[in-house]
Amino acid sequence: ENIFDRSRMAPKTPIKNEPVDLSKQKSCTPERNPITPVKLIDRPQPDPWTPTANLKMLVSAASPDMRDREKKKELFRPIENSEQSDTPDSLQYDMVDDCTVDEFEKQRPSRKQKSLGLLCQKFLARYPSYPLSTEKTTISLDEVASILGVERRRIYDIVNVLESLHLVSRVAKNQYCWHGRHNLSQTLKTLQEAGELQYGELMTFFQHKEQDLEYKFGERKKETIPDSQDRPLLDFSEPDCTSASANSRKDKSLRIMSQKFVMLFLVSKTKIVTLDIAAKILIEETQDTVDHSKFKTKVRRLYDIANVLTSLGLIKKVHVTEERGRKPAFKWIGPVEFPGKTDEPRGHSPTSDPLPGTQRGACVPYQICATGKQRFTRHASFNGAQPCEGTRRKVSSEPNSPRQERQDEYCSKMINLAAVCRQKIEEDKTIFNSARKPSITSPLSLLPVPGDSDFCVNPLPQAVFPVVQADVPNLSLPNGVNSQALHPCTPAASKTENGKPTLLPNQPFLCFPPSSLFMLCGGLQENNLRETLPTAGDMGNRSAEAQTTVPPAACQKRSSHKCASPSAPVDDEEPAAKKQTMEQSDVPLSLVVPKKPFESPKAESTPGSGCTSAEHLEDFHLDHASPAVPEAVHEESTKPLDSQEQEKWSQNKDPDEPSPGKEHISKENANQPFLPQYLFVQPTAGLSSFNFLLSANQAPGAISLAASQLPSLSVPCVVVPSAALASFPLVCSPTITGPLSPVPDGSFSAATSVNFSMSGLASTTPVFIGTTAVVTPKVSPVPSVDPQQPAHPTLHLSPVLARSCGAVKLDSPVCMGHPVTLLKLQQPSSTPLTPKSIRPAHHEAFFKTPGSLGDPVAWKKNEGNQTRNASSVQRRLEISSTSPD
DNA sequence: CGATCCCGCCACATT
DNA sequence: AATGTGGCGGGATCG
Repeated sequence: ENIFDRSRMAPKTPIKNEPVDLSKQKSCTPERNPITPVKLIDRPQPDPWTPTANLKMLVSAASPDMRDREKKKELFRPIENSEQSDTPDSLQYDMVDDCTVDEFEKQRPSRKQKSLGLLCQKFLARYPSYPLSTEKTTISLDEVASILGVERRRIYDIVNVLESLHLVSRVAKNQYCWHGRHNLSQTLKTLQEAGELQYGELMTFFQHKEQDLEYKFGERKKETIPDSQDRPLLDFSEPDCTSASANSRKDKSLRIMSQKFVMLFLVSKTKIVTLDIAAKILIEETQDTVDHSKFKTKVRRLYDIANVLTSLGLIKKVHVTEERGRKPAFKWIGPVEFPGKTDEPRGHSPTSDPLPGTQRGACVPYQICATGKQRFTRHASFNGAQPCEGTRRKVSSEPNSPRQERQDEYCSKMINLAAVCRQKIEEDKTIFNSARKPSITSPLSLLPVPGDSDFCVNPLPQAVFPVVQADVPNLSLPNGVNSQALHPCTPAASKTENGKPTLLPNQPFLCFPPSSLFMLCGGLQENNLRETLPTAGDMGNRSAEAQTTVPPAACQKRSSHKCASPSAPVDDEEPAAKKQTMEQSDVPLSLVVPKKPFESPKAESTPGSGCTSAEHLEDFHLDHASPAVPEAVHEESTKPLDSQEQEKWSQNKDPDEPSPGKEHISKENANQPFLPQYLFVQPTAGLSSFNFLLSANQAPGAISLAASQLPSLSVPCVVVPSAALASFPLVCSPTITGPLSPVPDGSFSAATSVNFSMSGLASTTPVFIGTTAVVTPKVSPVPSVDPQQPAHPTLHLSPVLARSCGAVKLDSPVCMGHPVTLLKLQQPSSTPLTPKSIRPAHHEAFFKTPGSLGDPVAWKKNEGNQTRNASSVQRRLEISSTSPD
């Protein structure tokens, strides 16, 4: 209250304090009057003064009392004067209105006045943004808390976030050192790099940054310390200050969350991150489902963090309107480029270094082979990844088991990510519109898991798709995978948007080593799509690769049409250029995808251009709403060629999609939904070991369209964590012809899923995904155009994939291979447990904190129940720290 | 009614 | 044991 009063006194600041303003303010003025504190102290009634106390008082007190007090306060106010001139709205009101008690009452308590954001501003106002190096500013939590008139607990909330950005560091109990923003850029850079590496692709896709981060952390620690404990927090350790070591214990989830949250922004193309997505990402746990409560808690925490970041002027609240409605989101308004940085990717940058070492081999760095997407961030990440590998290797050697665990985690994470991705995708669609360039892009990417050499993608020569189980693995893997795969991929990827990644070209399929995880993202590159179709050329590659069968046709179309539907034809023509463009756009994947794309607009607008999507997309954003119809129309128009096929696809849609097979419906769905829907098969599902996501949406032609449009969204992902699983190799054939066949949606999906599961069972059996679309037997009909190769028969998945791909947009060629990421997991026990069963074990490991490792119990503490639930974050942390394996 | 998010209990960590 | 930290989520307020 005092504060308020003061403010009131003050004068003036306009009432509202929006965060933005605040931020500005804060930086400027350092502290206000020092005096205040004293006064505070002096204050006659300590109790009352405390916010809480006051509130209570107010509440309890009858109105009369209240009034009196208020009056008093007023008196005080002037005296005290707040440090900050700004006053909260209410204050002003009070000023004006004062008179009425009631008003006062109301106002005072106003929640807004007590908001963490406001408090943070006040806090920040006390210290110079860029303190002289010479001066060391120490912050006493108690003092600040009393000065600001809040409980200490609140100060912790602020300080923890600031600490995550290295604006302050803890020097001792109750003592923090103020560093100011001198290192902010460095910190952000570090976070960005870390984010890219880790999330990198994923992120791009969807952001699953978090995982990566953790890993990173872990890695670092490992390097330095064996894991354990330390927490890494760090992260980043930034140079500066602080101690880095300091961290102690727990990871402070708030700090980590804060960092991760920031990373998401930095990695995001659009710089916009919706709360729900962030929350999902942050929730390790798996799955989506997971607790709803947990999700809520995460969101709450994110609000806390967001308020502080807002006060720092790094983000601002925005709303993304999606189909569903508008979602709360935050946009990064802080620095985007950091001096120097950028560099490359490879990681090697400082940041990278740290990362690499550690954990999972970093797990992650997933390398991507992906295709198109590659370009984006990935490049960097890519590179980075490799490096990481090196480091990883080291690590890997050691700890397999641990790794395994990690892998497991990864799996779970992947799953989560997948879920997140889906959502994101969806969101993206809706969301911004922003889809801008970036979004489009992402075709698929692969992330190989680091582990060791893991995955490789090799191109199989052909297509053989045989699903041969046993055989397959051999084949594909053989190559050397990583290096080869990766490298090639990259280039390839880059080249083609379409991409297919390297793999494709030669190889129709990608083989994954057993136990690997994959994420496939279908990029939707327009190009690809287009390419695919018509051009055979570009697309051709893929298709060719695949040998696919498939050329052309339908699949491509679909994809194309989505993206470019309008332009589709054109696309063909243009392919290269566009592709390039696409690529660019791609690059930036952002978490948030703009979904928008929708459709139609583009079509028209871009006549030839086709996909141009990015741009167009932006324009359209909105559209969700409108979209459907128009889109449909467009599509049709555009489609014509494909349309039939497409339609088929649409029909096929995945089960996920509700829609029955109708084209229209599907389309519609597609539109909005573009989202890539994925089919997620968790291990738990019973599938033996696979988890994967397929984009359902895509499948349908309609969808595909949409997908195409939305580049980003479209990407289908397939995750196969199998860490547990041990061995499933996957092969993807880029081309998918299959879709063509008019399989019922449900059927498809079902089939697909089934297939997978089957494969899973086989554990050993490799799965192939052929670029070329494989037609599923079921599908067989593929009447369509392509002759496709039947190769796939074996793999069911392929069909699915194919669809997705197709849907996705053919870019997919990419889909097939490129996009896919592999993560290797080594699993010690290859036992094929059910996924679920498996997980648990792993999880434990993961979760366990270093210290606790031994005891699972620890986790339990609070709630046995939760155990799982227990903050995933923590787990992550633990994991990272532990790394260890 | 959903979005925000304050408040403070309480567990865990540190002293 | 006292005190510092900070996870967490009930439930109030906002819009």
